[in-house]
Amino acid sequence: MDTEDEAVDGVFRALADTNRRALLDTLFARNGQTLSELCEGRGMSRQAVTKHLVILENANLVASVKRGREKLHYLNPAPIHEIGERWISKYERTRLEALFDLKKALENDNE
Amino acid sequence: MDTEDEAVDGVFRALADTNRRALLDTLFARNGQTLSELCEGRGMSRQAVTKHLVILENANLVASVKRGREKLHYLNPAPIHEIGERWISKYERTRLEALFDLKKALENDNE
DNA sequence: CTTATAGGCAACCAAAGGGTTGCATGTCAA
DNA sequence: TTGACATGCAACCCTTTGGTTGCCTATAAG
Repeated sequence: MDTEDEAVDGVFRALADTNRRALLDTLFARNGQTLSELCEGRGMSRQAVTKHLVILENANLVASVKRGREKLHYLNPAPIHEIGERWISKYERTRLEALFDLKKALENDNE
Repeated sequence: MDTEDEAVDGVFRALADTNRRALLDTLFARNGQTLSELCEGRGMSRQAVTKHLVILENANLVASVKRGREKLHYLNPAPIHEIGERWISKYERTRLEALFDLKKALENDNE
């Protein structure tokens, strides 16, 4: 499906940045953190972190709820699971055959 | 390890582009294709495809060998496997708990 | 009520990304 | 050897991205 592909694309793009993966790691370590908490120790402005979180939210990797004046962020592991199921596992199936092709090609190169 | 993290970063970045994932798919369908073959049907110049392949090669997702005047490209599924093993599976472990947190947070939001 | 705290919004900027075109090189085939 | 084919290299261009700063709004606390 087309929308599904776009979703996959969004997830891959979101995961392409080290800082964003670090943010996911932080939420993985402790879920439900506020924006201020998520800013701690990262060498960048609050607005930069906000932008990253927006991208993560658009990719559905993070959901947020407001509690009073603060915003709590929750990890959503579902898209990561999807990527593993629908994308990575595909390459897993023929993994050894591909490695065999590769090895053979590199050997012939040495002739 | 630091170099390992950089490798992971390179793989994620390489996978972030739809065209590059499509190239991997094409090699998945038939391994060992030439540059010209890999250009077919993609709506872009040969040089554009070359650039994408360079990125994939730098990320170790593709290896190439020269045969005469042509260059054969082989899929290397190892980095994809690594991502699955070392990164995705981590989030897999606490997946249901995270989803539970998420659900609870969203419920409280409706109060 | 006043002030400090948590966060939102918009403008701006430099660098990276994805693409193009033009030309050069190396190899196969006639 | 000459021409066609497969690829390499470099300059250039526009858009996206990741970051900044400044200011505005809303809630909590004194």
